[in-house]
Amino acid sequence: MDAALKALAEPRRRAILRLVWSHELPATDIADRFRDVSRPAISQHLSVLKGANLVTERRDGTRRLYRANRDTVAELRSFLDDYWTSGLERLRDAAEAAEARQRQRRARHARGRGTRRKGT
Amino acid sequence: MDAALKALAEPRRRAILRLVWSHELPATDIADRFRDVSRPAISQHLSVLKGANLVTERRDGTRRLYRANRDTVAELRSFLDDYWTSGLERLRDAAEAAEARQRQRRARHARGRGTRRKGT
DNA sequence: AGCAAGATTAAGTTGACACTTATGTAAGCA
DNA sequence: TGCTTACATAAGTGTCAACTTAATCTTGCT
Repeated sequence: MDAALKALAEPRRRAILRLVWSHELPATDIADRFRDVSRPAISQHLSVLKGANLVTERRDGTRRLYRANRDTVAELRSFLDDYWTSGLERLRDAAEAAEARQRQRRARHARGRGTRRKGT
Repeated sequence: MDAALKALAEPRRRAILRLVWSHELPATDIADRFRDVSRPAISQHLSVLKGANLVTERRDGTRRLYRANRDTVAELRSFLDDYWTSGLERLRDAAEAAEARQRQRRARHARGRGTRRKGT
């Protein structure tokens, strides 16, 4: 999921993914769509997308046909839905944050003798 | 939207955003949560998040309180829903892709006829 | 005024990454 | 077998971004 998010941060890769969203396409056809970039660049982008499981590759003779893997995008979407509000993780984080604050407060207190801290 | 995606590609920023998801937090408290990274690093991340409209900043005395801007995340989610299937853009892209393919085919054809040159 | 706390900005380093050209590899065909 | 097409990988380069430490700015307090 981390890889998918990172892969989609690149506009060019989003464009590629959209190109192969509704129908599979050979690498050449994809590259032809981007005249301002070399063919290997597209190949590398496709490799990243494949590594993030955002596209699948199928071989047919000398050609390689790419197609979007919609499931991964769906997963990414539900990740964005859940990540921030996921109960357990949020509780754990809150606890850790509180602990870190206390640790910090104690450290300051012990070290600096003249230091004062504000009330809540 | 582009900025938001790019901002969230960084795991640390996702963690920060989750920290301030349900309640605002002063920068120090946020930084204390990440012991392995310096305070300025967190400040810079916060700046990026603010630039992407993913958090809002409120000042209170010397402190700066941050809070997640959930609307932007919601927009990002619907962007992920629509981008690939958006009718007009998809049609436009398909047309351009077809055109590029034809251009390419013509070029190949000409070359095969004996003319050894590409592009205009 | 002068000092301390909270936080950002400045400046510099490093690693990742999007690109380039050049080279390699696999499949189809004369 | 050798050529051509379709594509990937290798190697190198420039840019950007995440981090560091040091310096600055702002506010509150006495």
